[in-house]
Amino acid sequence: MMDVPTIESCCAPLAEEPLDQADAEALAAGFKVLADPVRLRLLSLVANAPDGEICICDLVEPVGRSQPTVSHHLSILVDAGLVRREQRGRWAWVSVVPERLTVLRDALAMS
Amino acid sequence: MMDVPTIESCCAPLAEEPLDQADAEALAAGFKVLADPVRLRLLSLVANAPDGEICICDLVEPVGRSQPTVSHHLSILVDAGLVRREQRGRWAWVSVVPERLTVLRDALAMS
DNA sequence: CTGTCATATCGATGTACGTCAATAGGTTTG
DNA sequence: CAAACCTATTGACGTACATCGATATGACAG
Repeated sequence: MMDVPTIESCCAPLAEEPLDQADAEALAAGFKVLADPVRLRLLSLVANAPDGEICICDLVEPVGRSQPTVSHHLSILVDAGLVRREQRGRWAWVSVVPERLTVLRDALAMS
Repeated sequence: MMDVPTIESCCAPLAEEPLDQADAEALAAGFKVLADPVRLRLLSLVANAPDGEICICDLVEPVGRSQPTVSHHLSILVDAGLVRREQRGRWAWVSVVPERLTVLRDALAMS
């Protein structure tokens, strides 16, 4: 849980000190995950779920993409640690991991 | 100043309401600009410049990419409105536009 | 055990983009 | 004007990735 190419707690704010190569790559990987409209919509749908979690089966239709495509994007969100996935019988439920978003958010702080 | 495919003041925070298609695309475009390590390093170099601005000529060597590549990435940052570019005789100076970063930052706020 | 449903994986396809060498455009200095 | 310099543009190349149809996996119901 420390050797993943994901962000744990990365980087001083952009304006605080120049990013080195490694930090820049970690951050860029994080933003790349957010750099897709389908993933952003999925993320916002999950974030707005009544109980903080939502069945994947209720995500396919709202985003207007095929089921394999939605599955693919959810995998990326999960691998990035932005979303948690829990299997419950036949269905899978997902919820947001807010701390990961916060890491990216904090990196954008100016001054 | 309202029809650019860039973010002016976009989108309630992710957790506040589901993103519609248009907002999701605008946001994704913004994050795509940040989804490259070279651009992030450029941004942090500019943000850390002594007087808030820096000559492009002083950016090529630190990021370790060719001059055309640096020029290309700077264009993308400028087009996205994240960076301001001012020509001064033979040199070009760049500075950060913090408001644009703030728009992206605010979209990531969780409840 | 058979069928139905939710989800993941595979394979294929088109497009976007990061990168550089070569070159062009423009500015300053001598 | 000529030489030196900073920056942008062009063209080419390889790779990454979003997308879908087809199919596999796995769980539950009858």
